Amino acid sequence: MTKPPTRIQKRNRAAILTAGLDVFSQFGFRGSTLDQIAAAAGLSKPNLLYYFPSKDAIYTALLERLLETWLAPLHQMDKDGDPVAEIVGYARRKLDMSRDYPRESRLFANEIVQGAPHIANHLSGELRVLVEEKAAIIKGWSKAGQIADVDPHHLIFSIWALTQHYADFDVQVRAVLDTDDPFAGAGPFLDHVMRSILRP
Amino acid sequence: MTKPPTRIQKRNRAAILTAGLDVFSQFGFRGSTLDQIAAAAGLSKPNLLYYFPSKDAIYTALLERLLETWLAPLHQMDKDGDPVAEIVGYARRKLDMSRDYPRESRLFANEIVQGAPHIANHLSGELRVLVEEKAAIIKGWSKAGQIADVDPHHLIFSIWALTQHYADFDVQVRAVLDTDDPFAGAGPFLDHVMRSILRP
DNA sequence: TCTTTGTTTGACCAACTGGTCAAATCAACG
DNA sequence: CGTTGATTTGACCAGTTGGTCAAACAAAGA
Repeated sequence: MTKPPTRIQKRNRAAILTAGLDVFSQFGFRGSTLDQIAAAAGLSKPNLLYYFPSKDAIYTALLERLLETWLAPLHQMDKDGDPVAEIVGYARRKLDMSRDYPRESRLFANEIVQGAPHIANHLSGELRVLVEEKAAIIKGWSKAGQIADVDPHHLIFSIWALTQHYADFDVQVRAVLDTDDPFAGAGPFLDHVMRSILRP
Repeated sequence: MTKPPTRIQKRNRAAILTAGLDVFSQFGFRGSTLDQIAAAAGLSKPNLLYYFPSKDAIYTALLERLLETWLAPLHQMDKDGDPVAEIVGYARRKLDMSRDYPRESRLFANEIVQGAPHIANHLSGELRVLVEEKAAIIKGWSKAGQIADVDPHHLIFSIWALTQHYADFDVQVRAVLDTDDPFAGAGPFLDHVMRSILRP
């Protein structure tokens, strides 16, 4: 018997989630306050709690909505495609996500570094299953001699690490680099890395 | 006219720093409380503040003491050594640090992900200078044809990313992997990656 | 218009936080 | 032992935090 959300509900819920993404990705869960989020969303704190029952609820809503977006690039990896192209393509899409959704990346980074207290079950659930499936595909390519014999799990980790690094450690990258666009150099480099390690 | 620290001072300061490392690396700066740290150090909160003037002081003391340890592996890279061996060796040492000092790695990760508010100056100072120096060496090796023509900055980033990933995203790695020791597979994989991308 | 339902807010609260302070306790040395 | 300085603590404080609530306010249909 849940009623359909009104226009105002849609607008305010969206505003809160956007504000939450901004704040949580910058300060982590405990480092963020409801006042900050409310201010960023242009609402009063009680009004914010009219739409979400608690701080935790906003945070987990964000994380769960994000998980699918985050796994999409890996889902796309096609066992019937060209092995190198599929893997390089995945890495490429992941790098694009770091460029286009750095806040989302940092939100995840914050959560995982601190032990993933809110999404531990998703990690050993959906994520694990998906990785297992794709790792098997990669293993098959290796055995068929289409790519080098690399450990598929560590290959996937390396793609995560190499791409998310640019979003998660953005300040460090920018402190070291002169460029105002670190991704300009990151793209070709990532391409080189992936092709090199996959060459049979 | 600063007096030498007593036995008790040494012990308690060390205990506080260890406790601080434990707590800060798990919850970040804002997510950690003095009570937590005091409890972990086996001291009362006022006693803790007898040795350090503030929460901030403990945190920055930790970070600065850590920075040198953290940069040591890169310092060791020798321009007169064998190029591939030097770079692979650096990556190896960095991976060892992630294995042996995961809390330190996470402390840094927490700080950097949240914009490095406490050590921004160190990043654009010491770190930047060191990276610049080593990048020049790597560039030289590339030009001499001793290694492939890779962007030295992104090469260094890739080593940071690939090694720290195992410490910083430990829960994720363990959720996906079956092994109880992710580093067992990480070592050989990292070796393969580095040698592949450096092959001229 | 009235009424019902959805929305917003000011005032408030209890728990927690970083930090202070005076007084108590301890250690060491003459 | 007594004294001096180092160490420890209970009580306390002001500011912040997540969250509540009744009352005020808007929207919209009858």
